[in-house]
Amino acid sequence: MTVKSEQIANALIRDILVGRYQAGERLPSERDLVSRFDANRGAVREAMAKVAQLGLAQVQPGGARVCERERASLDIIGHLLAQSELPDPLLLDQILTVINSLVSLAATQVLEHSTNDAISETRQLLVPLMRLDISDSEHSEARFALMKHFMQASENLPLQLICRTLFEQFAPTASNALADFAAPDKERYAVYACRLDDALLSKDVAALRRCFGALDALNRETMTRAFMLAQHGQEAAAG
Amino acid sequence: MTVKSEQIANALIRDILVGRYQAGERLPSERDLVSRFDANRGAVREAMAKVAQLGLAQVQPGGARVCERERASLDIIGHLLAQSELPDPLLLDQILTVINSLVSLAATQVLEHSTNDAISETRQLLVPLMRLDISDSEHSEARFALMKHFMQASENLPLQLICRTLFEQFAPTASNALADFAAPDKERYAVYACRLDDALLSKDVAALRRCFGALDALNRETMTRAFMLAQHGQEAAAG
DNA sequence: CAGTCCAAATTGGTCAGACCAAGCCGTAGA
DNA sequence: TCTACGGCTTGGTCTGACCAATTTGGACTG
Repeated sequence: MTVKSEQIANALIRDILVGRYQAGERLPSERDLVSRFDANRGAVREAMAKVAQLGLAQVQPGGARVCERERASLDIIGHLLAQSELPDPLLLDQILTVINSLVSLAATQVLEHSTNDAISETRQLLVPLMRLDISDSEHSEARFALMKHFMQASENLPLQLICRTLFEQFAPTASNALADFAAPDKERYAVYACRLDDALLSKDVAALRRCFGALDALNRETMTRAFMLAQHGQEAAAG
Repeated sequence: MTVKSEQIANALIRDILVGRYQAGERLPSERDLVSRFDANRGAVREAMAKVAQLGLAQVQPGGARVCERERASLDIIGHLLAQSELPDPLLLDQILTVINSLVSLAATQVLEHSTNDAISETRQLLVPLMRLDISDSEHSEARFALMKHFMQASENLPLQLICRTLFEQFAPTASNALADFAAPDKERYAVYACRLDDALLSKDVAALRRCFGALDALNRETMTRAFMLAQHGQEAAAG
């Protein structure tokens, strides 16, 4: 079993995110939580500190108050996705959009500042994506490797932090709930990989961005399809 | 005087960010920190928990180890900016780029999904930016209001969280160290505001994105100029 | 001498009970 | 009715202790 203060924190986070405690409402006092969770006040305090640092509550002498979800930290995304067995498809779609936009930004910066050697190194990563005879898992690995490469090469720390944070929260959901149903359309990916290759070769920033726009749509389609399949699977298992 | 656990946390964060503790190194034990900061172990633990949640350290039974900066939370940006009297200009530039890219994404989504009414409401926010006779502070307020509007209208939670987090960490630096030197080129802003207005009116996504690209460059120029002026002022004060 | 294994010391995680100062609330007084 | 006061609750800190996991160093073995 994991750490107790973490259990308490997760329970509180869940309660807040699920709406059991509305924004502006007062959270139970530390001493109340002590009895509810049968824990020591130190553990409860650490849990409260965690909740507070997530931006979900504001703790002051006199009591802790719940904050609006919009004022929270980016780290709540993972908790939101894990709230139910199947993640919120709208949220997934939004995450994909943001990630893609940021990777596109990174790629643009790489294209504008990199040497030819660095660019040809990047193009190497596109090779596996042009093939149609690799497995689904190899395909996603190749996509992730490409993303990671752009992020690192961008040398933009905020960009790296955001993407890694988003991705780390998105990944567990994707691999647990949806991995079995995510079948990438390798042919279309191959087409876009070729276009990306051309854009890199000719240093055409506009083409690069268009390509990422298309990839965004494709990624989201793939995810949507995987979600619907997973949902049907779940309903079949339940019914 | 602020909370003690927070003081300890900030001191530790600063030490890590400044490189006093290298990545992979072991942090002092909680009991050592107790004597160093003349505090209770509970307070030290809360500080360590905060550092750990920032992703700057990984704490396990046996000891806490420092993590690489790239694996940290987005919330370290504020600490990085506040590290010295004048913020790192490269980091500022990167932050501006990311924010602009995200606002551009938000605006794109708004343009694609909004009704005509909502768009004309957006256009109202452009009016003050087309004027040349408003004060610098009113000008920045108008820019921020526009940004905020796009973010809210996008209804994309991750996007909102990222932008708010970035902005809240960027704002104090901007208003403390640079505000006195930030003189926006209102004429150019007015030109871009007009173009943005046209793009919104004609629902031209490509023009919208071009416009945000130009605004990004302008924002960064403004910030760079403010930074150099602030630097000169600081040197003059010192010498 | 090198490698392995075990036990003691160290470290984080938790617990119990206590005190203080700052906010909260109900009541008494104007 | 409104205000001011006092008690109560609440968070922040402290002391001291125990447990379990890890680390570490030395003893033992090849």
